[in-house]
Amino acid sequence: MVSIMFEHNDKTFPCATSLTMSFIGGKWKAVILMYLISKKRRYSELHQGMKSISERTLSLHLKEMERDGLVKRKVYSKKPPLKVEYELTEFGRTLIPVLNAIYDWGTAVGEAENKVKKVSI
Amino acid sequence: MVSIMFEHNDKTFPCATSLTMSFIGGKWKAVILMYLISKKRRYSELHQGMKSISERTLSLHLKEMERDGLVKRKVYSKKPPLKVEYELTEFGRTLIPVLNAIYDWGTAVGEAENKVKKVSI
DNA sequence: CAGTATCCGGCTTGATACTG
DNA sequence: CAGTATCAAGCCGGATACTG
Repeated sequence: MVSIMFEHNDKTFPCATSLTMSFIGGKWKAVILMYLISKKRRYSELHQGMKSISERTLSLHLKEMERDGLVKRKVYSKKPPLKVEYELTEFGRTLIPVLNAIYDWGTAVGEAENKVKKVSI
Repeated sequence: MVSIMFEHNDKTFPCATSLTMSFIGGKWKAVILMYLISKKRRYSELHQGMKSISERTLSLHLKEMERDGLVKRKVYSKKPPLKVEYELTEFGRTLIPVLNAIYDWGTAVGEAENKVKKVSI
């Protein structure tokens, strides 16, 4: 019998589903990618948008997704204050249908089950 | 200014995307759900299908998804050997488009980037 | 058969302070 | 501004043995 396995970053995944989850899984990656669908954004924009993410975590995820080829990092100045922008690569854009499906489902559930809560900030 | 937050299982999520990921995120949940799309399955079927999952992890995830209303557990015998089957609930079935999008993307990436490896078992 | 109990290592995330 | 360094905590997942 023959099973098909997937390899990515020296890890092995038993199916296409878990391979995808290695790209967008975890607590934050999909959220960061959602922010980048509509336009490129600066580090601080991302950080403010997702207030509850720590700088360390944001930085680590951006680097990992850059290494995975999903995100492109562009530096616009040589000396501080730096200006850096992140945007989706062409490969990263192939994830848009997946990300939209995830977002739409969450939205529908939020409305249907009264799990939405409005918080003023 | 007003932000919309989502609550689920006593946790707060800052957007629809992270709400969805709380249902299908992690290493295994989406994979288990994929197995249940086509038909109901017994515990041992699931365990064999995903060889690398531990009994403990499979058990915990099934319970959590049962509590989340995605999966239904049916017992067919009172005394050992037990027969138990798991299937998607109607609510769980609303996730199928999301799960398929995830699966399809992983499949496409596996083919496009030569990340597919065939392992005989 | 379908799990649970126990134990444990490691990965993930967070808080804070600091640097080019 | 855009991160990195450091330290710490918690959760996730795995191995194994045991139970109704």
